[in-house]
Amino acid sequence: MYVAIYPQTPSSALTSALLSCGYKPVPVSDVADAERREPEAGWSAAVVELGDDPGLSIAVARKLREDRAIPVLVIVDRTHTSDLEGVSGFDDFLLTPIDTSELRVRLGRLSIASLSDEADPVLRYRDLELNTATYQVTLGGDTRDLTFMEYELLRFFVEHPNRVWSREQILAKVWDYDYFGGSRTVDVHVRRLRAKLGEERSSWITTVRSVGYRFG
Amino acid sequence: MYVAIYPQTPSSALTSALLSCGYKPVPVSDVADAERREPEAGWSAAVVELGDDPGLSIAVARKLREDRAIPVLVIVDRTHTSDLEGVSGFDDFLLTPIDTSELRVRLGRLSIASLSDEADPVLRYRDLELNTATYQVTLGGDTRDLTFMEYELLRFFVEHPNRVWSREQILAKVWDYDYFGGSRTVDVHVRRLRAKLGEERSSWITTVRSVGYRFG
DNA sequence: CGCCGATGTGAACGCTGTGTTACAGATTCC
DNA sequence: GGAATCTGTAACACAGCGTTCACATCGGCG
Repeated sequence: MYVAIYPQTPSSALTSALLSCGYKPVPVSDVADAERREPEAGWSAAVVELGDDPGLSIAVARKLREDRAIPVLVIVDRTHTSDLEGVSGFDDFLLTPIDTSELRVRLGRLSIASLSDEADPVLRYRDLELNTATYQVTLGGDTRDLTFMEYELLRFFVEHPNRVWSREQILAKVWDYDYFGGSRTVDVHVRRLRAKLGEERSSWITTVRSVGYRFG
Repeated sequence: MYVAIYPQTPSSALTSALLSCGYKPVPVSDVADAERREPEAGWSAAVVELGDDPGLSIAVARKLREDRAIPVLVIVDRTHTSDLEGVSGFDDFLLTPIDTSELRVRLGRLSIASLSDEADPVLRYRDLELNTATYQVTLGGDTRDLTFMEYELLRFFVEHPNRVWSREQILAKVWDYDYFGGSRTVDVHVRRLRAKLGEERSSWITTVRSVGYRFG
């Protein structure tokens, strides 16, 4: 039961509370660090303390949650609760001073939620299967070799079907939030994806002229 | 912003905290009662206090959540937090004594979650449906292919029906504020739109001579 | 009834957006 | 260190679409 903690210098109250709940806290310096230190069994959750730079902490929380699919619990000082109003990017929060029983229950709820998500690591659309655990793709039973970017793009589409996404949105979600590439990049990858999907299924990705692309 | 409260005799602390957060608390005696008293705009959330009979309260919470799709916040005494361990059937919980800021944030998160689920991206007018998420148009169930500008114009009309718009206003709103094209452009697009709406429905767009057009 | 401005209609032109290909830098693998 | 693969960008061609024009039709008004 490993829990990633950000920032790297957690309060001792948090550390001891986690230990007494049966979790092993592992401080991480950023998202990439969390990826490197990820234990075999994966993170049960991530705990992010909102300190001097709430904006940065929330950004880290959001990346952990959305890119790495790690449930995030935010710790916030009771006098700064309103910092969280209208803010998204985390799954739950806890006020200081930390109540150990409350921490136990909240972390337990998060872990269960993430476990039930992991239950089936296979994304499906018609006869397409995307195994997010092995990064393999099968199409009507036949395996297809996709490159990393092709896979990421296809996963995005399968996870968010039946609506139009602009090139900018796709760049932000599939590439990176602060990626500044030309939007034609998306076109080319869509074309490569269509080619690998085959003539029959290439129409799964519809071009919506002067708007973007739609899957499904 | 109505909130259903169970059981029917809430603590005064809870009631006043809800009021100061801008919610209107409505005590309900059971699930059927919650259904009867449901306001026009629907429940923002339900708040369930865990009192003498936690099992019953949790059962009510689960029914509200699963059958009525109302987000449920459970209030539990700080000395009985462990009652919640491993228990499901609610969306979030809050410990007593109630911290008003915390209540505001937790209720806000619940309401947003339920709103984003309900958010309907479909504009309707009679048997016309404009799906703003997929950029698809259906007319009596049949999908119609509209070009980008046709779609934008139709959306403008559906969003602003029952009043006359001059060609200049339409150009400014649908094209661009600083667009300086001939106003006949609007005529042509209106014509194409009428053609695609079909003979029957083409009269939805009325020409108001020497003024402009009206939809609906 | 006849004139004139406003609008409907159809066609043509030119531009923007997209598909497609090619290529160069980056990265990985031997 | 070289080969092979992956990825981003540029260039080109084409199709779709928006705009404009020309002409037909309508509707009000004297």
